[in-house]
Amino acid sequence: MASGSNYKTKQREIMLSYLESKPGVHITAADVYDHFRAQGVTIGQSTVYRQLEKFVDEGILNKYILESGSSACFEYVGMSVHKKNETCFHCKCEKCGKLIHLKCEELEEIKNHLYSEHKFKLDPLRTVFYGMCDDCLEKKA
Amino acid sequence: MASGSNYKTKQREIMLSYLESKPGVHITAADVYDHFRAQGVTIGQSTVYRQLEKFVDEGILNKYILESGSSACFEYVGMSVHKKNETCFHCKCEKCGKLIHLKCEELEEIKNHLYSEHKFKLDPLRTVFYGMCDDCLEKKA
DNA sequence: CTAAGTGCAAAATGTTTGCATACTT
DNA sequence: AAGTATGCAAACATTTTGCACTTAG
Repeated sequence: MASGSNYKTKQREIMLSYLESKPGVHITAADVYDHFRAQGVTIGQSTVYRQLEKFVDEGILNKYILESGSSACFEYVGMSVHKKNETCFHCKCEKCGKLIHLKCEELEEIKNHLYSEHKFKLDPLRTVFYGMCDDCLEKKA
Repeated sequence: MASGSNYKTKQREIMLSYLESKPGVHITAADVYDHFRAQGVTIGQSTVYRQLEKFVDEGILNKYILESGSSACFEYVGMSVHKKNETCFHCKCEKCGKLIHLKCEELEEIKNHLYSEHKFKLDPLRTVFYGMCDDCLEKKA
């Protein structure tokens, strides 16, 4: 997971505290960049992208690809919403785009099943379940 | 699902038969374009993209976004590998990139559970399970 | 001092769009 | 004839890269 050493640069630190302040929120590279530029803080796009990837490697952030063409989303994992040993799943509605966080026994079982029967170690934090949500199902009917 | 009418154009037909000939294979827009250009068949990129999206709307293809930045993958569903009523799931290894097709009871149950308990209608064909495969787990150990 | 990180601008990707032309129905 | 699809090139959006400069350890 974590690769080489990390220098505690100003950019890394401010990005980290910004991300830590948003547990459970999905943030794009552009969000981070714009946030600091709006405050007059000088930070390069490349720095944002590079640090975000580092955080992902270190397990501090999770990265989600929700749509092709549009930006990747990052979410702070740390010690907050998705605590180390809690399995939280994401369900995304393909109609309205809403993202739902779910935590339940059955999903935990699937994870165990995939591991014991198919030798596939599921990484629930990186997995997005696509489908249609409550509201959109009703509207459709 | 299916939207307006579709004209049986030459491009649509050749794309369709190419895709039909590759059940269970993940194909990108570039694959399609290159395939025909290599044969000297004139087809525009925009035509490829537009027809692929149409096929998705019509339920003939499924679209997967496996990595940010890289191309979306399309897979023929029709009446082949993923038959209408069979639920097949995709597991992608984050290490080696391998894609595994799984079909099992437990996954079917999850689908039912998400619907009955969380009112979320899972679309398994669009969902990709991320994690680590057999081989990569062994190598790691 | 050295390795790592930064910012900028440019390049690379993947996808979409505008538009005149051509084809289906 | 009317509506839809095509091909091209240009436009877009997101992400990556080359490079000279700065900074952390």
